[in-house]
Amino acid sequence: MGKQMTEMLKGTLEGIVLALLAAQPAYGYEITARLREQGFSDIAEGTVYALLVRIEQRGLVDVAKVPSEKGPPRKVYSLNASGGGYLDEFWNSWSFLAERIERLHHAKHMQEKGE
Amino acid sequence: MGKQMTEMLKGTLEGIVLALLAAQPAYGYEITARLREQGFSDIAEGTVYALLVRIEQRGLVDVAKVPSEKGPPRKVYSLNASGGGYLDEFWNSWSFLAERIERLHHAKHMQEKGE
DNA sequence: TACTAGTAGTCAGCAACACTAAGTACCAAG
DNA sequence: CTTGGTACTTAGTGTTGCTGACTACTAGTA
Repeated sequence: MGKQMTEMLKGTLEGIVLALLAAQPAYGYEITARLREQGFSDIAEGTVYALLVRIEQRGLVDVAKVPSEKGPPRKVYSLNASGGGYLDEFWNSWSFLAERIERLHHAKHMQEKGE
Repeated sequence: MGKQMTEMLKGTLEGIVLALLAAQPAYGYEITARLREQGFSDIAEGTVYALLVRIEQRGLVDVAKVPSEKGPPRKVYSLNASGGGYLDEFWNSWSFLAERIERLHHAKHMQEKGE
């Protein structure tokens, strides 16, 4: 993964994972797999687990231990009310930032076309 | 500024500043002012200066010292060829990330409408 | 049996980045 | 001569994602 992407993921990866959990509860290994499916092919497993620990400690998610047929028990995370509120804030911040950056991106296209 | 925004800016602020410089050379104080105009009201001055030092050390910008009528001389930064290439990479990374996040955002709206 | 691979999670240490807070330097107005 | 605006610098902090190594359990295979 490019270094730029690594830096860009700081702050956004958390929102991405919370959004995934909002759609459906999941455990760490599963989340990593889903991220890979969605194109985030090089996100390190360790990164996801560390992130899950953080959001759990902040009380944004509830955790349930569920035995697995294969390997150690799974920790299934689900977004709770507090996490929902936090996710809303994330979308606000994201919209704000994305809007301004897209404006710059658009300006670039204008420039390239010589306007 | 919210903590989420602070984290989200990691990696993107650099691209934002490079994009500003691509449009027009500028010096630190000026860049900070422009960022504030564009809605990034709480970006710390120190942050911008530190960022400028970094991109200068990486050779992404050229620097010219220009005397100011008011205060110490200005360091005017302008994007060079290397910086232009780096900015292109930034837009690629941004587009990739924004596309995937918007997909999640959209999914959320669908959910809220009960579809 | 021993080895490999897939599943599932943990931990220690690192690099990069934005922020804070304090400081330097220069000028003009009061 | 002190205040306020301009312009930049520097030291230290916290958060984050990455790397690499590790534990633990199961199933298949040589």
